[in-house]
Amino acid sequence: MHTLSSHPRALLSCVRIAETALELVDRDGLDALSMRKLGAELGVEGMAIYRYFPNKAALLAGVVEVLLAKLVIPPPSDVPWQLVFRELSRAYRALLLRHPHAIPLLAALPLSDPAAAHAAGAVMAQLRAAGFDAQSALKTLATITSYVVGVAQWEVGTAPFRAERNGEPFPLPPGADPYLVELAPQLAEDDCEETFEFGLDVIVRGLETRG
Amino acid sequence: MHTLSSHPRALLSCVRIAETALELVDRDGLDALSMRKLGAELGVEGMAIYRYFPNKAALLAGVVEVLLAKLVIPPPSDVPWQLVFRELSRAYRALLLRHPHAIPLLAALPLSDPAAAHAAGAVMAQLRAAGFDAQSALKTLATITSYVVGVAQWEVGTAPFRAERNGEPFPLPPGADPYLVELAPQLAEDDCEETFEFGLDVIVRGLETRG
DNA sequence: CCACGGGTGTTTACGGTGTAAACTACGAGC
DNA sequence: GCTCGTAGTTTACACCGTAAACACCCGTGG
Repeated sequence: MHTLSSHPRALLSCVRIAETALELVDRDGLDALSMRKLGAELGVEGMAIYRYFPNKAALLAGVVEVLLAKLVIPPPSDVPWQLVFRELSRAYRALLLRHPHAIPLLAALPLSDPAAAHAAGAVMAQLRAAGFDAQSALKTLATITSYVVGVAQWEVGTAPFRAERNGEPFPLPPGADPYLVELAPQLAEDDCEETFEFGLDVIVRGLETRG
Repeated sequence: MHTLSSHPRALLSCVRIAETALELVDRDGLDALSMRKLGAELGVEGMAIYRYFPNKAALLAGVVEVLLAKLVIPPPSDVPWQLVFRELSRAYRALLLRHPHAIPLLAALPLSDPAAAHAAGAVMAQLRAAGFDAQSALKTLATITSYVVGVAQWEVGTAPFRAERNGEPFPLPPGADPYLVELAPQLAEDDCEETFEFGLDVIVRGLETRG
């Protein structure tokens, strides 16, 4: 995200650019985000953005920062950790589903990204306070983020395949695999929320029986 | 993947193109794959590829097909399902780690992709044979693929952050978050294989206590 | 044997991309 | 009022995906 311009006459700012970029991604998809289109959306020439971000990767990192800022991670408390854990997982999932086109940005998130590192640190602080040692806390964090992001990707990826209104027979490609036709009705009926909670239960129970 | 050319004089073929594309992705990364470079690698002009794939998306689907073909999913047997489940998970993980740059291709995989649908069907057949009803089999499949893909992405994404040789203090960016410095030594020590097996155990135990 | 037709790879071209470099315009400080 | 730093513009370049027209070459039918 870099630095904020302290000059009041500036039309642009890192946050405004990144937020508009996110809007554009949400509206038209990740591939549709280009410097020129973003510039146009901001009422400015595309090149102007380079005064605020050195390149597109930095811009995308800025978008990630905007996204992760929407995740409020409470400080450690004496609420049972299972509850906090479930709520954090659901909050992250909700964030991803609110920005489905941005999921790939958050999926490959390296910890060299400061926003990611900060969020990771905050969650680990929660877990450490609940009695997890540092090693387990990290493993647990890796497990749950992997699961949440993975499910969101699956959900979004299979969404066009799911019926618009639940429970329709939905169209199969003509040369469909026999395996697939057997699988098809389940896909139409499948409730993603329920699937997510299923896996979340599994993980929480697994963690409980560990330590 | 489309159709195979039956013409013997053809230099190109769908499989050869897709396999070379995968090599290129493995070597130089996903973004470095362009039609022209791929053509050059094949000793041919880039446009020639369009005789075999209608567009780049189809080419990438071909790469996915090549990748998934490496996954042999055995037919149902009377081996305990937990064992099969673990081995399938490990095999998928191994495939992903062997082609880290291709992970995004497999992460967003919609089931409209025939290769994905076929693999999904084969795994579900395994689970169904082990006594899972169709609905649970699908949920279980979603859970485990989400987890495996997510962990692989985490691992690859944090890899540049991990020390080359295990257990070094490794470089932190100068303005590092206080949360992060606390987290840093764990990151250096973390064993991904162990983390993966940890989550896999959790999931298997969770599934056992369910059904 | 020869002409043909179709499949294979090439050439050219177009609009879009990220971004480097030079440029213009304006607002604040001496 | 001159200067200087900054915001935004303009121009330019290499590269991208891909549409269209083209050249070639081989198996086949006459």
